[in-house]
Amino acid sequence: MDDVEFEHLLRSAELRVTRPRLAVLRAVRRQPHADTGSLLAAVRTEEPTVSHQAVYDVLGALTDSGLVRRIQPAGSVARYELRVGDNHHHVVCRTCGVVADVDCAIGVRPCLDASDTHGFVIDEAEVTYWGLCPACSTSPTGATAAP
Amino acid sequence: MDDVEFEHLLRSAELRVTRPRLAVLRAVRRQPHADTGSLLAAVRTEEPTVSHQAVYDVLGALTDSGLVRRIQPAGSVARYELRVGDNHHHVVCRTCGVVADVDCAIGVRPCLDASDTHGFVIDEAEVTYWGLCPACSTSPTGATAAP
DNA sequence: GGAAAGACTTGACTGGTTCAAGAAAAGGCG
DNA sequence: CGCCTTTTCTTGAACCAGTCAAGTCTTTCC
Repeated sequence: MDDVEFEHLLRSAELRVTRPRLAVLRAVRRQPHADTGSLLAAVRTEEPTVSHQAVYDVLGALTDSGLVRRIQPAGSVARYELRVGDNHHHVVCRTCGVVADVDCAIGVRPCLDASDTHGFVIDEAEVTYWGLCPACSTSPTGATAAP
Repeated sequence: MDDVEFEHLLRSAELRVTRPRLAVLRAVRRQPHADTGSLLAAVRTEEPTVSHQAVYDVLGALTDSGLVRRIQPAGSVARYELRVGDNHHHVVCRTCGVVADVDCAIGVRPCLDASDTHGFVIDEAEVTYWGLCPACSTSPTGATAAP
């Protein structure tokens, strides 16, 4: 997925094509599951003048239009990934907080059929797996500090 | 579940029995899925001198020892419920943020078998359903403001 | 090329949560 | 029962991701 494709993505979402937006998209592609701070740093390596606020605005706009997906495991700040349209979920390491993608074994829309929804109209079932990443499960103290 | 039972719970977790802790447990029982601010207010109706920090400390201690469960849907502050030991999940209203309990139809530990866990050692699968609560799905503007 | 709508910069601010130091009280023991 | 140790609570300040607001710049359309 190159810049031309990102341009098409933005236009198809009726969003203007700007340098900050392209830089954010490249950053999210380069660093899946990164938080806003990391993405800001990544963006500034190519566009040093982009502001803090711009990255928040861009990520908000991209999330609202479905080009990017925001995930936010309990105890973590917001993280972002390029939306690929599939139905995947996430594993989160309890020690270092690292996130990885997981396809659910049960089906395309796992667990969407809750037994009693109390009258709620449900449109999504989000699954988060919790555990230890390979590094933290072998090292007794954990591999790295939580982010 | 009365105060005597709460006392036993605390002692079995090797926690000292204090007025603030009993008040927090009563507040969580009275208001399931309440956030820390609401619980602080609820606690102060019976124990007006309990500090802000004490409620955070108590909720942390109760969560660490498994007497209380902390949930934190994306975009929400931390919420708490009395742990009942079962395997239940939550529906969250996208408009007003209200939370309700849901039993998963698929089984006791739904979706725990992910297809490829990337070497993670998984100990929990958390399911969050997203949608609209009965009030917000009928009212076009939503029933109440998000908390 | 010019106008209008949208996007970005700057700078201040909010609010949930945490940190730190000292005072208070719970529980064990003689 | 009353002392001692440990845990817990109070007080007060600080932190930081995220948001708000006002003004400037840029993209896009004509």
